[in-house]
Amino acid sequence: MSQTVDRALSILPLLAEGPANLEQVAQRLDVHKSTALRLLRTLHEHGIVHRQADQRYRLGARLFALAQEAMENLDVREIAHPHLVELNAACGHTVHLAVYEEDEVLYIDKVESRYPVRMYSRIGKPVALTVAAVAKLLLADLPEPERRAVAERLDYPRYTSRSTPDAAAFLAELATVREQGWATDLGGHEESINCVAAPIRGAEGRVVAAMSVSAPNVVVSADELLTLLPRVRRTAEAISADYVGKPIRPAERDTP
Amino acid sequence: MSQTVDRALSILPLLAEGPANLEQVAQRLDVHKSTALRLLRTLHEHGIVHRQADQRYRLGARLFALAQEAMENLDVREIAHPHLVELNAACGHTVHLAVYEEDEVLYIDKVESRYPVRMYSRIGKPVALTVAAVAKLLLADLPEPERRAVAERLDYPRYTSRSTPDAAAFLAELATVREQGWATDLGGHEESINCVAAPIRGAEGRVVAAMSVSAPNVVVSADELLTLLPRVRRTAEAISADYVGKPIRPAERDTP
DNA sequence: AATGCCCATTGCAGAGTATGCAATCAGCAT
DNA sequence: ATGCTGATTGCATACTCTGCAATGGGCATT
Repeated sequence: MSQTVDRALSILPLLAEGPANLEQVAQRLDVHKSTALRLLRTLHEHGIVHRQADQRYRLGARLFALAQEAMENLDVREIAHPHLVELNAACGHTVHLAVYEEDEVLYIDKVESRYPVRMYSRIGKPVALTVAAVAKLLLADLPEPERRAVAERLDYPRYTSRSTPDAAAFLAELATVREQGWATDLGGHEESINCVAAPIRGAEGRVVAAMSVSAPNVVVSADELLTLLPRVRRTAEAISADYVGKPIRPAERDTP
Repeated sequence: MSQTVDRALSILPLLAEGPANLEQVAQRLDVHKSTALRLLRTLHEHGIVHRQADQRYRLGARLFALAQEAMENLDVREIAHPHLVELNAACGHTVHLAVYEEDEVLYIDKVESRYPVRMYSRIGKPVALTVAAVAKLLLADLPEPERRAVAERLDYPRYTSRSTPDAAAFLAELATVREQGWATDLGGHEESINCVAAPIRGAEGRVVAAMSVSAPNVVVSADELLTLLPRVRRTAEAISADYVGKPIRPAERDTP
């Protein structure tokens, strides 16, 4: 809609790949160097990009700070956190909280396992949509046409032999998940890691987030992990109750 | 430098505070609503902002993903990580890695303590500049005039009775730190938490990052933590050696 | 030390884009 | 139904951005 801003923003994913110099940026944007320079300067003034010693540009600190601040302000996260901690205290495994947003599912909170062998994941990291238990729950709740559309345009990487192979299988899985109100990922992403997940519902029953417990085979078998399901579901329901109960809207900020 | 981009970027910190509607954004930017709308639309198209059910805007998923990707691509982080893990395995405490960038110090990696009582921190979170051990190391290495300038313009919040009180004290502390090549924070940020930190140096001896080990009093006393100093310094030196040895510059991307 | 190359940077005039206005539309509460 | 609040659109104007070409700075080579 706005050409200038559009161009400026296009620089970001480009720099996310790694540092780049002025000419590289100009070429990738298909604009004159002087144009790219002005855009980069503006981004720089805002701390969004950083200029390193060799004059190349990369993404800047403020971007991290922004992402961080925004994450900390998410209502669900704040409400869910104590419940996640409690669940972790009870079972000891890694607990995740995730939300869906325009074709991406991402972890917004995490409580680390107390066991030495842990699952690798990181807050803010986009989740493997086609296999993750939390992704299934979040996508299963989309309105039918959109769900189908998303399923069609996804890739189905074969992380393991048990990864969801294609759109048809995925839609079928989503139907099941939607029906039963919980989901699992049994070695579909990492051969040796299993997850069980449950949905967190907002006011009108829409799934606003999903939480999961993950553990590697070497710690507990899939069967053992499944025995935690009732507990996970109860936690998710408790969070849902809190969430609809007090949609803490921290006093509308008004402008003087 | 570019008005339009400047305005668009000014929206981000505003939204980081929490969701806002069109009018609020327009007012804060001091532009017409239609202008704000177009800017928000552009940001939206790029996934930088997200529009929630109540039509208000907030920061979007792509922002998190970008911050994440950028972080993962930092050379130092990649090189340092295995060393941090090793140190954590040896001592069990929380290990942090931090860098300085334009008036901010932020954690770019972390290995969690194995003890149940842990320090709160989060990757990407800006660090308390005036007290954190890693911040002291990073700031101590700035060229004299800049170091002074930064010290002067900082605030000196009294987190605890042992927080650095003012610019003079801070500059003195930085001189010491610079001299001795390591730093501590003994209850200067959180009364009950101590840290010891060591610098990671790049090619010309410049401090490019800093790492620290942190532990609460209830786990180990400050004195006990200090016994880890040689080990921390050795780890930092090992990372430095790796870093100058192979400044992995992942093959310049060229544009077709 | 001098030269040449590469890349960043700047001034400027033209072109195109962003802006603000005012009107319209949509949703919600009265 | 009616009136409010807030989002959205079309359009002419003015201003901002753009690309060019020239300048400048840093670095390696001779």
